[in-house]
Amino acid sequence: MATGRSHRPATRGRGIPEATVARLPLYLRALTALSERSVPTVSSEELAAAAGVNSAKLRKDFSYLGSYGTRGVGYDVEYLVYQISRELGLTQDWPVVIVGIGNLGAALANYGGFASRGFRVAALLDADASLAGRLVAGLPVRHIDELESIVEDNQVSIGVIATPAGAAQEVTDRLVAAGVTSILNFAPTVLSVPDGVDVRKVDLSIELQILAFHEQRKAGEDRQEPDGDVPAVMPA
Amino acid sequence: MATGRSHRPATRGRGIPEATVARLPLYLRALTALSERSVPTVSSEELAAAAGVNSAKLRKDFSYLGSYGTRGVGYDVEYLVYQISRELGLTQDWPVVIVGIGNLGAALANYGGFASRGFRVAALLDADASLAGRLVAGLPVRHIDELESIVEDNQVSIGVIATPAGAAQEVTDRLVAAGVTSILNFAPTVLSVPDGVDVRKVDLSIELQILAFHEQRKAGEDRQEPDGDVPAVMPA
DNA sequence: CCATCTTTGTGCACGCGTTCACAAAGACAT
DNA sequence: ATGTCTTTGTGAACGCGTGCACAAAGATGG
Repeated sequence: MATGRSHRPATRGRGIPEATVARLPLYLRALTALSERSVPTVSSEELAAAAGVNSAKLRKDFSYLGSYGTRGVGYDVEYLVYQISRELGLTQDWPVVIVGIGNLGAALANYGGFASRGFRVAALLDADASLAGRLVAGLPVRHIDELESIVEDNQVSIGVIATPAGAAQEVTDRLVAAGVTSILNFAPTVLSVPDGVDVRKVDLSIELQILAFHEQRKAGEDRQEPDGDVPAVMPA
Repeated sequence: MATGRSHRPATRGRGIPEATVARLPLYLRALTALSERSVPTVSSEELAAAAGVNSAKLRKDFSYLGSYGTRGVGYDVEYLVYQISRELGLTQDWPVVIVGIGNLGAALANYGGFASRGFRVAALLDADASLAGRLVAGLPVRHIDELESIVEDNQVSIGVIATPAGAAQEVTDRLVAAGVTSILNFAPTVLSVPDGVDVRKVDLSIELQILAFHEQRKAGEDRQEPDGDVPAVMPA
C-alpha cells in the first residue's frame, strides 16, 4: 500500500492513521443525518452506535484530528461536520471522470452520494463510439479519445475505472499520463501505477467470495465436514 | 498432505486469519489466469507479483490452508486452484438474491464475476411493481413480496442489497427472517442484524472520500497549508 | 551418491489498531 | 461555591498482521 508516510511523527493533525481516515466518512454520514434533524450535540456513545463502531474508538479517532468535544455534554454536530469535511478535503470541489459507461459506470454516474459530497462528474467516457452523445445521468457520454483534453481542461485528479478488466491498465496509463493521481478501480485487475498515484480497489466478486467462506464455515459447524482433504485432482 | 479421511477438524484449516481469507480470492483470480494459459507451476514470487502482494505474505497465507508447494519448484497451479476454491466454498453452488434492481442492481446482475465462481442469481427483486417481469441479464424481475418464498424454495443464504438507503433495513429484516445469513450491502446505511448473520458493506462514496483525503494531502505538500486549526465556525 | 542451487515454510520482531479503564474536565443543581 | 454527575480524552496493554531472514527440503546435474 503506497500510502506516503508522514515525515513528521507529529501527534497532532498530520499523523492521522489510515484506519481512522477510513472511518471518517462513516462518522460524517451519521453526523449529516443528525444535522438534518437539527440535533445540536451528540455523545460519543450515540454517534458510535449510529456509525456502527465502538465508542472508545470513535473518541480516539476524533482526538487525532484535534476535534474537541465538551466533557459532560458531547460533540457539537455542526462543528464536527465542518471539521471532518475539511479534513477529508470535501470543502473543495473534486472533478472526477468515469471511464467505462456500462451497467456499472451508469450506476456510478447516477449515484447521488458522489455529487452530494464535493465530487463533480466532469465527464463520462467510453471506448464505444456508438455510445457517444447519449445522455447518462444528464451528462453526454464522450469518446475515450477526449480523455487527455478533458482531464487537463478540468484539472481532474481523480478517475473512476468501470471498464472491463482487459482495458483497465491501458485506461489507467492514460489517466496517469494526463495528470490523474488517484484512481478508484472497479475492474477485477491489479493495476500498476507509478509512485505517488493512489489506487483503491472495489471488487464485487471478492466480497461475495469472502461471504461464501464464512457461510461455508457456519454450515460446517452444524453438518458434517463434506470430506476433508484429498481432492479429486492431485498434483502431478 | 493426505490425511485421508479426517474425522477431526484438525487445528489446521480452522484458524485462517481474516486478512488471509480476504486475499484468497485475489490469488484465485491470478491462478485461474495462469491455469487458462496452461502454466503448470508458479513460484511464490511470480504469483505474488501477479496478485500485487508480498511474496512472504503469500507463502504464509498458503501455509495456513496447509497447501503444500514443492521446494525448489513452486506451487502446482491446478492443485492450488482447487484447494483455494474448496476453502472458500466455491466448489458448491451458492444461490443469491439481488434486491433493488436500479442501475446498480442491474449492473450486479450482469456482472460476470458472480456466475463464474459458484454463485447463481436465484432471483432479482424490486419493490416497483411496474418493473415486474422485465428481463434483466436474462432473468425476470420479480416483486419483493415473493422474497420469502423464493428464499425458502431456493435455499438462499446470501442476499445482495442494492436498494436505496431507506429501504435497506427493512429488506435486511425480511431476508434474515426468511433464512438468509450473509448479506452484501451496497446501500449507504449501517445495518443491524442478529448474531450469526454476516454483513459486508461496499460503499462507493466512502472510497471516493478516502481518495480525496490522500489527494488533498498530496496537494498540501506542495502548496501552502490552507490554514490549520481554527475554523471559521466555532462551537457554541 | 554427492554437491549445488532453488524455493518453500516459518520463527521472530516490529508496528499498527483496538479496547479497556480511568483521571481530568466541565456542566448543572443546590 | 461546592459537590455531584456526565462524558471526554488518553495511557497502557494486548492482539493481529506484516515482512525479514534463514534453515529445511527437495530438485537437478555431474
